[in-house]
Amino acid sequence: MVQQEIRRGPWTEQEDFKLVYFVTMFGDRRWDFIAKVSGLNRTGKSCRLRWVNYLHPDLKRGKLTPQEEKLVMELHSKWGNRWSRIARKLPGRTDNEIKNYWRTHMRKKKAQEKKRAASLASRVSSSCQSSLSSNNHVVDSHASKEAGEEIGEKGYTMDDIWNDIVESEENIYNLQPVYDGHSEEGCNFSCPPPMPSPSWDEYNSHPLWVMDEEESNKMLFPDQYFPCYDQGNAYF
DNA sequence: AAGCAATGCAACCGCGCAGAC
DNA sequence: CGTCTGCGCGGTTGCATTGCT
Repeated sequence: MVQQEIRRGPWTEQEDFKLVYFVTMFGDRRWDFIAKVSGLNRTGKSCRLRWVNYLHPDLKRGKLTPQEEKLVMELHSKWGNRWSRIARKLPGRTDNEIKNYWRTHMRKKKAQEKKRAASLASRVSSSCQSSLSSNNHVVDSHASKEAGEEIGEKGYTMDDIWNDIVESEENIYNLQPVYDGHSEEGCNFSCPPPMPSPSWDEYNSHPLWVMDEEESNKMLFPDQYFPCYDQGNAYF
């Protein structure tokens, strides 16, 4: 078989949808396996990252609250750049998010210090100038864009995707995921409760969920395609 | 209105660790 | 005990968006 080229770069809604589906089916552990069977042509690493940092249902969206910011400060002073460790103390926040926040924070701080130093120097050099400049004001209030609330131009949010899945509960297709919600120590959120796999018809009609016949057969009859999949139960 | 700089954030990379064999 | 494989972590990059001149 010809090895398909590994996809990189931004994820599409369809890829997200697929990933959510397969993680719901197999759990958020075997990333290489999920990467393979989902036909995403992504690495397991990439799948994991996308799930952990963006698709996980327990993730909070938007800016850190002042309380969270304070906690990050405290924990960072205690632990340094142990982002994952810090993230565990902030439910719904990821290490990546906190890391990005910290970088931004440090950048602002540095800019602030630079300004301060510059204004100090100018005051020293021109002692006659007594005007106390208000340069110290930090430009830190950004008209906050709704961080990550919307995916793509159509504004199809992850919540929408999850709603789609949850709504399809009525059409329970009798696959029981073996995965029962791992929540390892060291993960700041737990895996969502096993969701009933939606019927294929449900997805077939969904514009995001279009794939070729073989792929759809794989999903409907996984035991025929994946030796590790036995009567609706995956074993590894 | 246009161009440029700053900012925010998703995604990738490389390394190290742990478990399986 | 050494090797291999998969995963997690921290650092970094690149791009899109926003703000400023």
